[in-house]
Amino acid sequence: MTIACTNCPLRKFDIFDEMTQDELDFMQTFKVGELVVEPGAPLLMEGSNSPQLYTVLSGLGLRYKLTPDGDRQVINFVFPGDFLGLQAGVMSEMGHSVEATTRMTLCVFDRTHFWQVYTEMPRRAYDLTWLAAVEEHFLGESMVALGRRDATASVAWALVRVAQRMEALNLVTGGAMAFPYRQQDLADALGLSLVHTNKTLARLRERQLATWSEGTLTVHDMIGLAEVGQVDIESPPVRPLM
Amino acid sequence: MTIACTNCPLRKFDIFDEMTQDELDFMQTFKVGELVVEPGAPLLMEGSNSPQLYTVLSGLGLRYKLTPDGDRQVINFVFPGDFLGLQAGVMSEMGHSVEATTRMTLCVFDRTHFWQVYTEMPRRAYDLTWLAAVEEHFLGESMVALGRRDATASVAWALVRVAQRMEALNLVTGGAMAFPYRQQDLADALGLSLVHTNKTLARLRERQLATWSEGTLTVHDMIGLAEVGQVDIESPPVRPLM
DNA sequence: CGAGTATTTGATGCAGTTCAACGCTCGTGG
DNA sequence: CCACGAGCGTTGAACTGCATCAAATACTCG
Repeated sequence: MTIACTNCPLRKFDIFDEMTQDELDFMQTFKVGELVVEPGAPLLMEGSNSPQLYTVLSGLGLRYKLTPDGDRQVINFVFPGDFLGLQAGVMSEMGHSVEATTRMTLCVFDRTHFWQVYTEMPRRAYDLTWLAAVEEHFLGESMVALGRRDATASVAWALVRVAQRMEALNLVTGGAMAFPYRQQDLADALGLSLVHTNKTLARLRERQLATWSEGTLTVHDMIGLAEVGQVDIESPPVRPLM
Repeated sequence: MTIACTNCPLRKFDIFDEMTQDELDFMQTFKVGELVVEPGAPLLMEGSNSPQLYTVLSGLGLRYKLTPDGDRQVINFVFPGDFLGLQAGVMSEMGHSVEATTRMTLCVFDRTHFWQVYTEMPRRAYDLTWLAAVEEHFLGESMVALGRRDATASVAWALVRVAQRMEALNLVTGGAMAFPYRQQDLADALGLSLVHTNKTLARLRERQLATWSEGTLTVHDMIGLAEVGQVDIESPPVRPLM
């Protein structure tokens, strides 16, 4: 027995748009089921044309691209509420791969009905565009981190963004949150080497800004960290939930 | 007197999706007019909420973000056929600024009718999502260039992508095309310093791969250039024209 | 207990930044 | 008509942030 959209555990968070009963019912007709995957499981592959689209109900993942010579660029971290597979839905090819980092629960939609959203529920179609636009917005910010910030600022930026998103999902307790990635993942996200990422994290720790060890990230001084990372302190925008 | 959508000079290029007469008529009802701007003119500002959306009819521009300390990250180059302002249309804030590099002619749409696209012409709404998704796709690729490639590969990648887009617009003659940006623009797009960009371009020139001087880019050896830049040689995907 | 994975730390080298200077072109004003 | 300055491209030299190499520690798990 799967969760009805009406009872979706994510709906209670302020970060997600309200939905009318009509919209909930409509989404329900799309929902094929739920999928639970183990850490490391591939969800979507770059270049593939997945028949399924997902909304993350719980757990964390990674979006990434591999280069011909084996390097990996992490595009971003995947959080609950994220919608996966939009690129495959609209173009018919993913521009990146997605894999689970922790165990994840996913709400599964059938891609063959994708077009119906546009013909039958314009409001939801608008939301899909919105999601793509937010992603574009975020990647623009990431490009600034990669292209124009030094390692310290870059790492600080990433940690702030993560903390903000976690906060919006109520996953932060007294500055601490589960962040079960490897340092290599962060390094690959910021275009840094593992070694330098490690040393940069150590410096942020010494400066009493943030500590990340054993899968737990603790932000000791959000103001200071945001300053180092040149980030505005603001909660993430309210976003649609598919 | 403005150009009717039916006679839009861009439609003849294979890179753009076919449109039905219905769609053309519909777009026509949106079109407010045409705008001609001079080089350097700002078109959209980061953080602003533009009342207008544009399709580029001719000319070239730049999307970019500025950092608090005055650095600039160029997000990408703007070509004819590009749709500007989608982020402002759907969220209500641009994530980056856009300015004209050459004189540009723009087809102007009124943002207040944006929502009508979703209620009245689902096919076009779908195209909007498509545009946002392609942009996301491209930015993912850019992140690989910034994060995981050295300067030589990065520059080669950018030149190949530019050449491919120019080719699709029939703006290439015997490997040569107008490319009226400054080296600083390319440097800001790739997260490199001006000096190093200059030296990297010089090396690509010596290697007989590509020459860019006096506003003209000439690709001497596309195969070789694509190899250095680790790019697949393929024409850009067919895209919707708004 | 040994193999595999992740974090940490030190040492060395280089790709790319920064600084500085020069040449060219073009527009402007005296 | 020439002088001057601004913008852009080019080149050399010195410096440095980060990558790379190497190795030790700590865990987990079969």
